[in-house]
Amino acid sequence: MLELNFLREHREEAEQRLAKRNIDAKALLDRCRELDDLRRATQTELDGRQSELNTLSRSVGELMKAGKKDEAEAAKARSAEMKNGIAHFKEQLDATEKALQEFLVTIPNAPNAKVPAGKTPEDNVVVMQEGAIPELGPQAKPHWELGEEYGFLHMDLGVKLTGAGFPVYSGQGARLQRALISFFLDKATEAGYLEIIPPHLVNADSAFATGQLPDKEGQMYHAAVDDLYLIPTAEVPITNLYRDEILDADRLPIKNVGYTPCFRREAGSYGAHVRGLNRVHQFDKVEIVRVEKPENSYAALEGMVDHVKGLLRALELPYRQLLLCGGDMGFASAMTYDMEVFSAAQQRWLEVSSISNFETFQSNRLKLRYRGDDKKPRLAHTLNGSALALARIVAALLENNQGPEGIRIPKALQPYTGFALITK
RNA sequence: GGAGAGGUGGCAGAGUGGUCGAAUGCGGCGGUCUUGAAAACCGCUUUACCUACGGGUAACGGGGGUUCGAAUCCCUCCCUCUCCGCCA
Repeated sequence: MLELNFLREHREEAEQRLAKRNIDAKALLDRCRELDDLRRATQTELDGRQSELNTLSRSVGELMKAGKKDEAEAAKARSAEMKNGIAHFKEQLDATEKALQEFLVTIPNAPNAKVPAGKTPEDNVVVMQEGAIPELGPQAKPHWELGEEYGFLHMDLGVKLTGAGFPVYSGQGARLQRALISFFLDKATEAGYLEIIPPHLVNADSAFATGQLPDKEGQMYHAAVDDLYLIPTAEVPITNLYRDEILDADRLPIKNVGYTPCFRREAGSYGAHVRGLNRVHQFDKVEIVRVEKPENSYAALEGMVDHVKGLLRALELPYRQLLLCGGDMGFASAMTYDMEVFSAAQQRWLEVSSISNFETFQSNRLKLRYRGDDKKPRLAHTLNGSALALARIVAALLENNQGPEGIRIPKALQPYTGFALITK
């Protein structure tokens, strides 16, 4: 949720930045202004009347004490009259605040000045690309065939247990998952991130604060009996660790990392492009989360990108970095880099990481603040990124490294897998 | 799941109808003293919103009610803790 003060006081900037989302920013801001003006006027009126009533009520007590019963009764009568007016303005204030709040949560984050204009993924900017794309030849198999052939990935068993998009791994496949998770966690820890193991279910407050609710309701699995949501990413519980906190400045930056399974309904997405591990309902992910002072947040974003690049290099995967255009960015983000790896048998780029700076968009909902040099609470900036998401990394690893003797495991991973080759 | 207790400021903990946004202690910040530090002493120390920038309004788990007036009384929801049961 954007800050009301920002929309008011930096109207021009807000309008320009929001326009990158290809939305009618002017109309949105006009509506905001209108509601906010009404809210302020109402509050001013209400406060004045409330103040009068408070004075009167106090006088009732004093008159009673002084034994002036008649005067006290008169004051009571007068205050009873005032209450109607107060109730009216109170109602109006509540309604206006509610309307304003409901309106504000529908406005997406304002893209940063560096975000390119554009409407579709076609308009995303390739920032850099690195790593040789393997030449596999026509006999190359997509990962779902490899998984079946080698016997470590069982999409069909997942269907039996749960439904489509819930993969079952076994043997070397299972071990590879665990190896990747450990490898990513170790790398993040080396880079100064604090490991967190959070709950995998969250309440509605948490889901709201990071922006999953109310708009992306259909994305999450909901355990209705207890009204809890299965997390779509560790970002949700880990960022919410700091909900309703005012941190001392010396606690920043906060650098957390967490591994969790991630659950996504992905309603309606079926077909060839989502085969195998390309898009699943449950996958494993190691997520890095940072809380930063505003002046440091963009440097932090670049630092997170560098961290992820290091992981991809270590895994010897060809990858590229995209700067998302205004039309392709997530609702809550001010600037997002996507990292994609090339999966050589499918001949396509797969998104394996999305690294975003949310500026104050999440912290405003979270009420996550820190005390600046002037000791006044200010909203912190939050960031997060996948480092990394497993299922697609596995897909690319399998496809790119297939050979006649088996599937090669990158050197950096071998201490974790305990084998150098996946064999039949 | 059953029975009971309780939710107040960073923490601990008072307050059961009227200057209570809230005693006191601890912690934190500033100062006096000191070569320095400690101790001692003094002062300050929640947040949000509105503002004619003088101030004002709101918040004691959430919501509703009673009352001229609610942290205090009533209703309701949520949460936490203790004991019992079940259990990795």
